Amino acid sequence: MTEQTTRRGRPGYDLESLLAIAVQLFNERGYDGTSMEELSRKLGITKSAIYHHVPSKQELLRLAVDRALDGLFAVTEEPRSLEGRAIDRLEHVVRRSVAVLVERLPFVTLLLRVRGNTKVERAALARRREFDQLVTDLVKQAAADGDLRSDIDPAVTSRLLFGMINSVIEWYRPRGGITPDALADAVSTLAFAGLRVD
Amino acid sequence: MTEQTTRRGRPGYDLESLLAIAVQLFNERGYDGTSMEELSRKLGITKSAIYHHVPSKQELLRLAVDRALDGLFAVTEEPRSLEGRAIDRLEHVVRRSVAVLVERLPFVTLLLRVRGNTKVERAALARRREFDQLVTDLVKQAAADGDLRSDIDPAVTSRLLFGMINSVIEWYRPRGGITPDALADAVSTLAFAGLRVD
DNA sequence: GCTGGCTGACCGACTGTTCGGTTAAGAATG
DNA sequence: CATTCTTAACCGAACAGTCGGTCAGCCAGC
Repeated sequence: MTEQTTRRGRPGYDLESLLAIAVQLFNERGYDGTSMEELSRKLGITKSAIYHHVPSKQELLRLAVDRALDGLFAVTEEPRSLEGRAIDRLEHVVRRSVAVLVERLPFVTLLLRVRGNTKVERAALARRREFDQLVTDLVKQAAADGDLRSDIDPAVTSRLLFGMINSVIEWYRPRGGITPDALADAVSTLAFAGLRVD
Repeated sequence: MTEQTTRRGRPGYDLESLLAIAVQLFNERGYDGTSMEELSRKLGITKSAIYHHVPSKQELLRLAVDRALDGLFAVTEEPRSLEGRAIDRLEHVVRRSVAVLVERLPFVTLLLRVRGNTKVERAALARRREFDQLVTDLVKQAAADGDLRSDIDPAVTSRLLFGMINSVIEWYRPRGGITPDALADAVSTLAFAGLRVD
């Protein structure tokens, strides 16, 4: 897909392919730091042609963050997230969240960088807070069961734990030398067993 | 400090007080999502008055991120970061990084959200990579000493560990119920000893 | 021929910054 | 204490460029 000027012809974008490139650019330059002109250059079509596919820049953002959030919420609805001892459910949610993060990397990346300047962004943040709450509840339950150390507040635990998971967006690359499974293992091991050997 | 319109009189900003408010707003709305007009309204002075204090919007950013980076690099130069067994040095760097993060929260927050669109941003990212490299080297040394578990790649360890530390910017609040020391404890404990009780 | 994907010209609003001018506030003076 | 001076902090107007978006028309591809 070469960037060209003053061209005629149809690259043949659909919403999906256009969205993918938009999200990539939003992640590179920031949503607010990316103009539609810039996106059009990347796409090799004019700015106005973008509006054939989507009604607004915000709609691109909304589509992307919803995709990320849908993936994360789906994790919390899996049977192994719902049944069994809380610590096991928590481990499952951790592993599966890493998997979703990896699988929907561009979308989750964009989601995690949302600020809250517009309605779309604030809606995404609200939905994110819901997810965070589900996870925190699970951590609290595992702590109440006596399966998590009690010297760290469960709310802090939850935040640090998911902070670590979310930080993966900053460096994980699909061909970067670690498989999604190995990554999920590393996260889970670090979190539950710690780094030190005694 | 009230936002007002069409006012005369001198709120009496200096660079420091102006920078503090700018950084706060940059963190709320994103650097690119914050206009100088908006900043001027928050300050209660005109947009052009800002330029008495700083030559450009980018300079505000540069001042802020340098402050964050200076703090972090200072940690790596402390005696306890330089002398002794690698695992102990690592723990010290971890605890002190948390402390710097908390102490310089607005500046570090802004730093961690830099994208790379401008020279200032790219310089900050380059410096950040230097810091990351120092930390990764330390992790590798501790692993080579046999003090860190060997089933997680040291580079991955380093990233997850500092990913977790850096995630604190997203939720830590100075009056939020956890002291900097308790936070450093929590991070260190989670990282080195893990969450599970056996 | 038809449809929908695209273009170029355009819009109003906003962006970061400049520049000549004003003035608030503090210091100095009698 | 009142007045004058000084200067840094501020103002308003303006600038060139950019922003997201609109719309009538063209045309690629089936």
